[in-house]
Amino acid sequence: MTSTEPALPEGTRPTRQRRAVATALQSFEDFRSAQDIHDLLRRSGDSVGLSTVYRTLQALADGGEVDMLRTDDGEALYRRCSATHHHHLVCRSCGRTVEVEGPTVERWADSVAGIHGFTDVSHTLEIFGTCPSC
Amino acid sequence: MTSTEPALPEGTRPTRQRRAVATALQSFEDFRSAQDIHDLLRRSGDSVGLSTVYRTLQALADGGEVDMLRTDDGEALYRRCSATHHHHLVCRSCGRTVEVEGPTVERWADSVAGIHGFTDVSHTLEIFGTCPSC
DNA sequence: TACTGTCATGACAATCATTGTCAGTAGTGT
DNA sequence: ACACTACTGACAATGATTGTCATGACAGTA
Repeated sequence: MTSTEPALPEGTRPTRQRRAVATALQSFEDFRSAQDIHDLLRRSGDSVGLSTVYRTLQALADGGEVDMLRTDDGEALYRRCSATHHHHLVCRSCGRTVEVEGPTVERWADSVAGIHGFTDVSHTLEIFGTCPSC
Repeated sequence: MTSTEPALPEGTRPTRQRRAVATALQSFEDFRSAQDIHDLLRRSGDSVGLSTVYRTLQALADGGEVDMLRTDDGEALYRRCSATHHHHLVCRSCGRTVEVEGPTVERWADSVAGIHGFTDVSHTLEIFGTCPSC
């Protein structure tokens, strides 16, 4: 695997902590909470303060370097992601995630919004199911 | 307008409180938080306990009588809805919401999930934009 | 190297939506 | 009227997330 680790935002300092969070994001494929990542770091010896983990994840999410989604009970989960616009197919049971693209959907969303006179359109879309191994 | 108010779940008692929540849901078109609805009821004189508001909204949401979505910061918002499967086009500025249907999208989501071997598929989709009046 | 202004960190406290508790209340059927 | 439950609501507890602020690390400069 040759995926690059999430790039730290422009104009910020590449500190040990930020690098540690970015690296940690490389170690899993599913969506994890900020607290999970904080634990992961603590266990791996690269401990980073909880506030810093939150701040870093938020910065990465704002920069489009990681994806964020919310569980049914509103908890935020993060995962590294590719740069292009995409959506997720998530296994309800094991959390395994596949990035999917859908030009059809993009067009549909824009067109529907347009019909109703909405401008500056964006959308969120997640697909859930049970993966083959579950 | 002849919309029916959200039906209370089967096997539950139609108490004053539940009726009050169901009625309150008729009084707005956008998505409101449980706390907003609690305030609304208090102001209208039909005060209902906060726990009860939460419980009732959850029951209605489980029964598909109201739609629930989450704000960026994870807060749950509720709105009465039609019975058929649909998605929302929400104004980022005023919150005005339009229910939209998209057979295309439904098919696409199922098919993409199928290709990856996922079963028991569901999805969430919201479209955001700025409405004509804003 | 020493200096300086600034950004970043992290322990801790605070916030706030949401959920749990449980004694008291109100439907429902007999 | 009675009994049996489900329902309610004041209040406490939870738990993710955010705010605070003294301390530490960086980068550029002289």
